Amino acid sequence: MRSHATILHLDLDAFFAAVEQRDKPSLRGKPVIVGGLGPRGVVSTASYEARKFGVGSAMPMHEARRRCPHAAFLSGRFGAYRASSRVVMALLGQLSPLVEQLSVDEAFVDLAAGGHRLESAYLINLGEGLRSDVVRETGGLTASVGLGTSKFIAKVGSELAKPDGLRLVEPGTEADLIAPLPARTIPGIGPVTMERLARLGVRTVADIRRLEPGELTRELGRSWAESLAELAYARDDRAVEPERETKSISVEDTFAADVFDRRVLADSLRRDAANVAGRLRAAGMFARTITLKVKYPDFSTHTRSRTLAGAVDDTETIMAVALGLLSGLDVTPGVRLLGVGVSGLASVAQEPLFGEDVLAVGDEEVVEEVVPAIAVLEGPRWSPGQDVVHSTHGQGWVWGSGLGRVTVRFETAATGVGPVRTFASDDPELLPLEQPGSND
DNA sequence: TCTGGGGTCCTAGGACCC
DNA sequence: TCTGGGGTCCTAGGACCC
Repeated sequence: MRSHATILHLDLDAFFAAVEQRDKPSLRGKPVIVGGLGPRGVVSTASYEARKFGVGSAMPMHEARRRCPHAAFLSGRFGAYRASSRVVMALLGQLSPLVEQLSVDEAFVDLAAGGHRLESAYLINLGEGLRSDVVRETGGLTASVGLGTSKFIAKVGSELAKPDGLRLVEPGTEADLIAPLPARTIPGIGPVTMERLARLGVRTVADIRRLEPGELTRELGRSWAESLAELAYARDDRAVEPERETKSISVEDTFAADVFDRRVLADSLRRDAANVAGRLRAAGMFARTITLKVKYPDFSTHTRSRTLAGAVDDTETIMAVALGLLSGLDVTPGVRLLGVGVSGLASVAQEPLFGEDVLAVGDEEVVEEVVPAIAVLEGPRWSPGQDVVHSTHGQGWVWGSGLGRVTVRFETAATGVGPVRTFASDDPELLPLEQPGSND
């Protein structure tokens, strides 16, 4: 454990929803829900106004609609989120060379490695400076900041500070601070582990400390039991690790309705394989292992994988292997989700040894039929929240669409609340706007 | 028309090698 | 004439994180 609170954790508040409210003035102060809008979608992010109605991340969208029917439901603009994320990460990079980005909206910074003074008063000042830089540089997004002697405690700090706050956990006070918090606060304790712990009478972090070491080991296995016992006393010396290399690349699709037709599955797989191969090539990487993932209507998930003699990056090989793996799976129960992933990544192609073949016999001869049901899989041309531009009305966003019409509100972050107009959905004057940072 | 998508890490068994 | 021990690779499943 470090002796000063030099680990900083930053978390952007209700990030996706906040970007939408920044760029769509008519939504400021209102409930905004970003997520999958299809019949099987879930919530990615809810604005704080929507959270008051009990809407939260990972909630099924139909449930969110029931709880907060008057919210704005948007499908998300990931290019815009990435652009703001980059601005924030660049600010963190100015504080220290040791920045570990956990996700698009969250990161750790090792301030000791940045050559800063270590007294708490100085660090609080630095954290507040960072928070105001974030607001200014992103055009109004807020971040919560935690400062502590470890990753775990810095993250607890930002959680307690949320939203739009800062919390420094003074060295020496960590164990007392976390004692009364739910055991779920500890990183690595999810729903399943929490259920197991609950059977041992555990609710809070302090309850974990009271368990016999043997009890914990029996329930969770030795290595996890040991690190959990340490974390329960806030002992955590994990380093901030920048630049972790990518280990796998994958795509998956949940179908709007369960699919029984192998031709539809094969068509989806072809698009997925092309997507994965394209991302591999964009990253200059090659992969040896290809994995197919299937989720059945009962939610059971199965994977089938094959490791090739050489590393590849071409669509054809990945597609052929994935189709071959699919042919070995039963689809008569119907398929809810289908996905393809690659792993065993290398930065050079690995030619198979002489006499070896990358593919085994039989892989090439898979279904070759064109798909009739493609229309079912195609999304609407206009998605709620999407940026558009009209040749006479200027820039705006899709408010809703259907029945051959699309409704647009013409406003941007800079305009204030703008007017709403409706067009034919194939109006040639209306075009999707290229999103900043969407093509990386 | 309950329950996403993109990842990471861990475990466990079997094959295979020395 | 009955059976080791370690290490690595591969496959499959599952928990967890945001």
